[in-house]
Amino acid sequence: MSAPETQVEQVIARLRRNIVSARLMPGAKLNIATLAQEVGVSAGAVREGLAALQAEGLVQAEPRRGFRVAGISRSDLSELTEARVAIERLCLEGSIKRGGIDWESNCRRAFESLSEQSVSEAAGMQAHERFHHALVSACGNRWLLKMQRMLYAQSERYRHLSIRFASPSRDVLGEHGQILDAVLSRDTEKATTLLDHHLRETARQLLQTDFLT
Amino acid sequence: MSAPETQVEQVIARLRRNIVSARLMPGAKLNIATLAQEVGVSAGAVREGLAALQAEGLVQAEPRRGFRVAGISRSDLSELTEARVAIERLCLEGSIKRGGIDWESNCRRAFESLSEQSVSEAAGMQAHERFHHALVSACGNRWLLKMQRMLYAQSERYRHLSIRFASPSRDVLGEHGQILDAVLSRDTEKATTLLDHHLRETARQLLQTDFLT
DNA sequence: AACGGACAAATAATATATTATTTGTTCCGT
DNA sequence: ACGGAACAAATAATATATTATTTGTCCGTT
Repeated sequence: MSAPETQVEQVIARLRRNIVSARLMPGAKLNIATLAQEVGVSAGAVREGLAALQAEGLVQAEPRRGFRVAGISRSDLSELTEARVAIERLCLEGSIKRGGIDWESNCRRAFESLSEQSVSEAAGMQAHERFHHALVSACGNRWLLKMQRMLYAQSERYRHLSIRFASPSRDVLGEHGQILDAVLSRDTEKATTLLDHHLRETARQLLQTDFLT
Repeated sequence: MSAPETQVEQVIARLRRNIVSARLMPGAKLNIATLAQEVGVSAGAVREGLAALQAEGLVQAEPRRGFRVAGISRSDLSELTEARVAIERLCLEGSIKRGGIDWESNCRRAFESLSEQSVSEAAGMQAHERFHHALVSACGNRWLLKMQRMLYAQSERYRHLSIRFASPSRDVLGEHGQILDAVLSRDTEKATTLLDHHLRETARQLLQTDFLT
């Protein structure tokens, strides 16, 4: 009743967190024995988790050579961004069409906790994810949502990597607020345009930094 | 140099094949020990494979209760189809824009082997996948392609399931041919419209059958 | 000194053993 | 006869042990 969380899920959650937050750098070797000891589980559980993360695209396996954190590149970021723009636009359109009063208030609350984000690093990251997920969550298509989540995680990784080099020069909170306003007034065209711009602009800034070889 | 295929990859490939081809029915229990014995590998390898397939959405894990083949439903098929229409349209647009002469001939050859499909069941399935993949393969976005593959596998599962109840009453080969013609004449609008119709029509027919509860 | 091969250490991959949880069955009480 | 506790069998989950491959280092040869 309390914690039905299996060991593998722990491994996956922890590794995903560490990869997305860029505590584990791209290309870093993922030593199975070390990870097992760190998390306090068996090697088998770690391998199982790594296999799942590989399917998500956060980890790469080189046969007989073990696992590494997935690499990054400019072209990957570009493709990722365009894919995310496409998917998230679809989701947002669907959400605006189908979302009810509960969805609206959910978006509102998510934005509020985003406004008070400076509390802690981890909380801010969580609030950001919550907001973006709230926006699209009412689209009614589980497959699109699954992909949205995957792409979001990938994007976040790039964003966290860049934070180590330069903070955003834009009014990101303002952009989020604009999107929320458009969403709440059910202006699909405006909302999707703003979201597209938000995603592309973030990527554009990252592409300008030089943390990518 | 010859076969660097690891055991886990074998497990994944085999299980995916059996699930997609509907030899393993939705909801079927996946006994780890049995599978391990069948494939001739250790239980660990099987668990690792199952974890990967879970991330792909072909397998569901119930903590402490093992694994099952992912379930199906009318709503899932609908959502799946709409997601696939959206993604595959994007990919096709990109392919038509970027694809070169090599891509064209690749599509042509894939269609030819599709025409001679009646050879064997397995060969026909492979040809079908090859054709659909050839169409979108030049889109230049690895993320979209990754998703296209995922959704294609899911769709195929529904299609194979339905084959046990009724064969398609349409001229499917003709539809494929029309798509190819539109693609080769670089008529993006026509090609995407035909592809959308092709995917939706297939789903519509499946929804009419009663293999879905 | 540079290259190459052989040995040794590390570690990924696999197999087996152990433990814990679930599920099915039997048997008792009402 | 029905319901439920108690036991037993099955099996998922985990831990440990073994094997095979890779990687790094040292030494000998040219």
